[in-house]
Amino acid sequence: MVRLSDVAVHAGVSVRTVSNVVNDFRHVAPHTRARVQASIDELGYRPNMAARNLRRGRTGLLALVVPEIDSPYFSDLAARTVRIAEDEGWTVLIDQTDGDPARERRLLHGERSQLVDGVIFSPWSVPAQELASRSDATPIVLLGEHDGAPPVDHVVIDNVRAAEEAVGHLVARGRTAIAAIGVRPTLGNATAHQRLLGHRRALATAGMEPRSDREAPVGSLHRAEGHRAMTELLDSLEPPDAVFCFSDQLALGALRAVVDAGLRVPRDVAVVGFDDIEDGRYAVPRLTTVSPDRDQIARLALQVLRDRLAGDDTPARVHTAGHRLVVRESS
Amino acid sequence: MVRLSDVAVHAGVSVRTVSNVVNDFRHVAPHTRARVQASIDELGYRPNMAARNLRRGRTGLLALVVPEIDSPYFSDLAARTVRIAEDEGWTVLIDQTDGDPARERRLLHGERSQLVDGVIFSPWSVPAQELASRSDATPIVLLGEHDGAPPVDHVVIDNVRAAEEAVGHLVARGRTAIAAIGVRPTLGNATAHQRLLGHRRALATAGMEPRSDREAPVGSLHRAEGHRAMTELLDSLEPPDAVFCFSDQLALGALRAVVDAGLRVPRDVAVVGFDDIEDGRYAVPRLTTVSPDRDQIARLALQVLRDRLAGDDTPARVHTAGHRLVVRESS
DNA sequence: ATGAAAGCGCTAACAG
DNA sequence: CTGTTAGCGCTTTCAT
Repeated sequence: MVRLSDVAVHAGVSVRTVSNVVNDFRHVAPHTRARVQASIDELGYRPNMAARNLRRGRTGLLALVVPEIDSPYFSDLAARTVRIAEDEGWTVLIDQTDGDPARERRLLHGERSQLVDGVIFSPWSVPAQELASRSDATPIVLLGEHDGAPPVDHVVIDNVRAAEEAVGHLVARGRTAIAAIGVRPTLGNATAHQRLLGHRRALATAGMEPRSDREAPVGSLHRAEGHRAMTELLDSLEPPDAVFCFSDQLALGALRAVVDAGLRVPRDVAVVGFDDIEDGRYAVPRLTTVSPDRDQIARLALQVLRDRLAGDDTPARVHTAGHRLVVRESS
Repeated sequence: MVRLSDVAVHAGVSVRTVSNVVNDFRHVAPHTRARVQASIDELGYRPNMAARNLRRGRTGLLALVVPEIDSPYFSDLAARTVRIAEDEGWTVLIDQTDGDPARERRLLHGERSQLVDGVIFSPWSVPAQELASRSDATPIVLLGEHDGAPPVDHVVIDNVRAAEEAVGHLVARGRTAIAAIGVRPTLGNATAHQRLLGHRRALATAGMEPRSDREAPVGSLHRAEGHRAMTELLDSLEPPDAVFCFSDQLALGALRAVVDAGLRVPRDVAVVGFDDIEDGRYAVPRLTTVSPDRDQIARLALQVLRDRLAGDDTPARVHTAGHRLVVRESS
């Protein structure tokens, strides 16, 4: 282990000067700088991050806490966040909770928060009130809506409007029996609820009656649940001629279920998803979906943390990122 | 900020005792422990990780460096690695390089390596020799084969054998014009080459001639490239009746290309992929693929790092994880 | 422009 | 079983 002082001795200067060179400060004579740099290279010096962090009181680390790294939506979001954060000098630490309340709490209140300067948190189970009341000083920004607009920074998309557009599109295509898949009654997270609201609103606008037997709950947002839910809908007395799924994964499962039932998409059943994951673009048929502006989501979240760390103590705000409906073959 | 000494004062004990409680050491009277714990809770004390890391000389962090977090294979591997590492008390920091040589080098030699105790590295561009000659003392384990068996720990699967099994399966199904998609001549990484080798070997075993016009190179492992490569193969004078793709993403792109050409899978063209990503299980038709044992890969990689950190200085070894051919509808 | 030295918060060797 | 204290490597105030 080569220390700063080793470099100083080797270069015949004080540690102060070496530190100045390492941190690229001004007020170092070009000649001195060159000599110090030569010593750094020769000795293979690398700053000890733990010592630097301790001294500076910052780590340069951000945590991105998501339910599942391996769901396409979150892995895509993570990739963008890491990329954008890197450009701003941050390192992102990705954690997964599986939506488990205990793990969400642990990451929220636990030791991890001492390791990072800020947290981008996508909660599933922990209710908004608890999020608002955390004692920790580490800035946090939430992804996704939470009922009651608590005093915590949020980055959201307009889920009600997006769902309304998606279902409105199915109405415009002449569908008259439109189901929804993805209701999640047990979650603290309000996203599914918002999409259900938009679904109902679009039906109402079209003069259609919302029917609870066409609002299918799911235990997860994965393909298997979409498949199961769609199969049940198709087995019902009045099967739907269109379905709006609250995630693309659910939609791809539903798509598969339609095929398994010997029917065709979109001829017999039109399918619309949500998230715009890559799989949907190459599915057979290609999936119509709502595409949230993920780059904007990542950028807004980082912006919030940067501002808070810079001392911004204005009241917490809700930042809304854009979205658009992408119509493809499945509808 | 509540410090260890604040808790000590509050509880009326020394910092040594508080530290003992925090780190769950023995030799603390139950009575004292309870009192200290009460103070910790009351004051909301959280250990300062930077200080702890500096003192201990370890950070408890591992880096998982992959080309793309958002490709299904790597995001799945990342999720497993994080989960398994967590059980062993590690925190995993995920980095992406986009396969870019400069970024791979930066993560390999740069300051990041001072932040973590060990590195799991899945290189694309940096050649094996360079990996072997890095000066850094941080233990590293590579994912994927590299020609020349350099003195660095590896975790691999038997790609030659796996590819041979996949293509052998197509032969057994009676296919006679079997193409390969996924050749990557420019990469330092030998994985694609190994799979090509297995492909050729299976053809040789079946008495078929390998044809370079049926070994399609790609610029990436994504769907779009699979689509493009398959379209070109189908447009050739003697289109194949089967294709072995070096990733499921390529295979799903190829699948789509077959459909776009007005043909059917597997009737006209059988398709086999590699990786066993979830999309493939719900594709239409479901994708036949080679499934690497990802849990074992993650476990072996962590095992290597744990051993190296514990002082194991035996020569670097190659650890081989299992795989199996999963036959589904596409073949 | 450079040097000397304090101290960030914690762990663990040493002492009792 | 508990207390005292040195020092991990770095940044930065103060002095020159």
